[in-house]
Amino acid sequence: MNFGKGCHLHLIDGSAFIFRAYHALPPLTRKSDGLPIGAVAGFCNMLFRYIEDSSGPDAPTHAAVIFDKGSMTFRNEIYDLYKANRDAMPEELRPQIPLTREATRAFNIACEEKEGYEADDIIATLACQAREAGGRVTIISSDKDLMQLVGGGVEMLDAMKNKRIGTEEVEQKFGVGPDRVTDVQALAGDSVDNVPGAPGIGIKTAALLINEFGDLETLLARAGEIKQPKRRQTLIDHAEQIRVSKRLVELDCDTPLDFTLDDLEVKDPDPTVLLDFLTRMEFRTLTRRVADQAGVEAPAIPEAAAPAADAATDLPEQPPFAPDSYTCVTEIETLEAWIAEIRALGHVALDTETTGLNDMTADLVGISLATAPGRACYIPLAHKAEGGGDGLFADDTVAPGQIPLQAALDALRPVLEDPAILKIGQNMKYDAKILHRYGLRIAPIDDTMLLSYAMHGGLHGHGMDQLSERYLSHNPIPIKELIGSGKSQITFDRVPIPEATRYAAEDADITLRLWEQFRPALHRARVTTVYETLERPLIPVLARMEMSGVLVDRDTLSRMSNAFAQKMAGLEAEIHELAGETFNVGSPKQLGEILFDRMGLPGGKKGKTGAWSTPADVLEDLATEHDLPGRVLDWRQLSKLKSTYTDALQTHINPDTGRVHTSYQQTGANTGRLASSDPNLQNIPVRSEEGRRIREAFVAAPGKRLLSLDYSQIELRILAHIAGIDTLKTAFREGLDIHAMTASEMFGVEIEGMDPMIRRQAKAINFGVIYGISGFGLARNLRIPRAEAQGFIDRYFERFPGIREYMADTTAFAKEHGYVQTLFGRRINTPEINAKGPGAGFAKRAAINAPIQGTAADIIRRAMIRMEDAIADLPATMLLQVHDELIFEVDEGAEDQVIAAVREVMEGAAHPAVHLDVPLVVDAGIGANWAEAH
DNA sequence: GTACTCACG
DNA sequence: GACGTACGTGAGTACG
Repeated sequence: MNFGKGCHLHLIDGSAFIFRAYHALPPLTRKSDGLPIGAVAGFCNMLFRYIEDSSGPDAPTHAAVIFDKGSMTFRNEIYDLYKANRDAMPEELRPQIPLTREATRAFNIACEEKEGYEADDIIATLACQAREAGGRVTIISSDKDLMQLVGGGVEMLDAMKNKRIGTEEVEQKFGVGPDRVTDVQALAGDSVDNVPGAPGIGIKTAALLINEFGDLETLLARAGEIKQPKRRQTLIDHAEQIRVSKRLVELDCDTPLDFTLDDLEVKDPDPTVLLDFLTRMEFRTLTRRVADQAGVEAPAIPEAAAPAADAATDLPEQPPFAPDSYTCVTEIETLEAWIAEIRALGHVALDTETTGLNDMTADLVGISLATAPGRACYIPLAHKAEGGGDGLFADDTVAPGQIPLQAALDALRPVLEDPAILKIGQNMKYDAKILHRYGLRIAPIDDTMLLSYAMHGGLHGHGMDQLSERYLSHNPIPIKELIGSGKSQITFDRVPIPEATRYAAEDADITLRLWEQFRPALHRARVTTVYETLERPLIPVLARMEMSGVLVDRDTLSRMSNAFAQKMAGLEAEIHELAGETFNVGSPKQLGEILFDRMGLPGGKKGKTGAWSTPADVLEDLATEHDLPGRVLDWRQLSKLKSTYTDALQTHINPDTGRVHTSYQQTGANTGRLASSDPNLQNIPVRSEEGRRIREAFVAAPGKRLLSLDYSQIELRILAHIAGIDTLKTAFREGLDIHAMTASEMFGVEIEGMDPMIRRQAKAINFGVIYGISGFGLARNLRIPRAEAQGFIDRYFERFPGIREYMADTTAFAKEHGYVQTLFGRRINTPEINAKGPGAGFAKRAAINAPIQGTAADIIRRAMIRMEDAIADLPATMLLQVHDELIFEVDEGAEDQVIAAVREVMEGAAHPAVHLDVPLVVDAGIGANWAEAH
């Protein structure tokens, strides 16, 4: 039926339904897997009741449920703070959103949304169209923002109170008719949507003014005539802000839609489809009611076999580990049977076996799969024949009884690349990179290591052996039993296939069992959002960065290395001369004996092994007494640069790519930071002039340039936000020199012409605060007496009492809950926080630092995850991350464009989940090498 | 394998 | 009142 006169359109505000349902119901979870489902349950109940209620003579001929989509709309372009004070969506609600769309379709009601538009705009557009076509409209919502639409055949219905809202009710609420509602809203503003309005003016006053002057523009034009002086001034001062507010509250009746009213015709639900959905959700009561109504038998919902468990003790009976029960897949037909099983199941645990630990060079040897606890197989693909010997004279013929590698991969490809089949692994970045080299783009993936990290960060490590022991009470077969260790170690392709099967299939089995336990526990630990937004999407980003690698110039390193060696030899001779004997300069023990035992210099301390300790700060103090310690310090610096950087880096240049491919550990740091290894590219020297030159060896490929963009003072900014320090926030907003500002606040000196020494001290305090400051630590850092340092700290806290409160609040929270949190909900467990003894201080400072360092880490993770899309059309590649810095390789000529795009992503990375009170500022540099770019 | 030292944010 | 401390990492070398 074409929409027209006599037709009646119902428009349901879907998002309002969801939030009502979410808040109205306790946190229900689906029995079988613990998925939070309360909002979906409430939503379905509301839809069901709505359908029941809306039958009869006034029944709608057309209906649709309208949803919001995307958190950024055109209103954010008008006013960037629009809805900025909204809390982030609760993490247990997030996974339910797509299910509410599915529910709507299951009820056979049209389900509409549009990226970049609010549901209100779509509702407005449809209501206008229906009105023009001569039909009637009922908007099922009580949202006051929709009241401007009322009139001319458009009504609202508050489904909860079952109350109709017509022109009269709108006038009651706003004191004006629907056509002037936006004028009143523009003046009164709205704290919920963060519409500014005119300060000090509420709905009452606004209505008064509009009724007096007729409309908003007339009012603003004639504001000078208002009698009350304060009110008059407010309107004159804030005219522009009021006009912006008006644009924010006005709904868009011209939303471009790719459907028409005719598409929204009411249809009866198909009982089969609806019941299928409801049983999948395990809604028992609703399933029965729907079945009764349709006159069919209610489908059975299996009683939950596996009550979701928190601890191993609650786990359902698990089959024991039986290594001999695993299948070794040697025929393509057997493999096809496993593939069919995986398809039916929808997920699979998977593990790859390779010839080494380096995923850039190791070759695939076999793949193991698991579909249920105790049910796993191993597919050997590249095992070498037995008895062929090893080492130099190894026999490289392949072992018999293996499916040809390419045939196996071709068979697996449709499963591994199927977006509907979840691939579960432990440290999947490794497996994904290996399979990538064989042309497989494995997705989507879930990772037990990251699940553990999101839940248990700070409690223990997240290696498979550790997790298996802790959560499955099972010690896996050690890899050493198969490949040995040390010099006689062999590669996995030389392990006999039966043994390899026991080991490899067990790994997949363990991974699957861990996943079955961790997945539902994630919701209960309230870290689903952390896992889904900060962990899982980062895997492919890191994988691509690692595979890109960075170009390192071997000749530059080699030349530097030679220069360092020469200088060191000279220093070594001088040191021996000064010492009067030759000894190993690199041995702190021998050096300590010379300095403290033989020469009798003061200040020596012994470590726990009884050997002398000779760290740099002690040698610096001694340098005033004798020439030798200074020479040793110079030697040490060169030795470090040579061994760790100029020499070791060369060995990491990949012969195939000519580039250096680091590996990022996503679970490397408890705070959420990444760690880099093999080689560590997050500690390349920069602080000393000599060390910084190492960065000259990190170069852009011909025709390209390196870009470096880093967050300025991100941790201090976060501290200012979290602790709510207004002075600091203002200083950051005004772009002041924050350390000079601190010094000025503390010591009462002018920022202009400040003694650099004073600023340096303030800077040390600012850093100390982030670390959980102590008099001792600050004293040592600044080399001042402890009492003086304590005096600084006291004065600092006096000036910034909010910081002391933050520290006290954070430790109290940690003591009560056993964890602390970042602004994005990342949890850092603090098991030692209630310990007694020296560990207590450590744990306390770590707890103070973790939310700050962790929030910064979350922010750059968010930036990295969004970066790929942001620069997809630009000739740029993201190569490295160094905690607050990202390095890119860019085609010459595109630098400015890329910087603009990257900066926008980085500076806005906290949005929309968190709205910081301080701006994030990103500095950028360009160069032929990293030294120039930084 | 552990301790020490030092490179980075 | 004493004690021991800056937060988070990875890597190379010496040494038992």
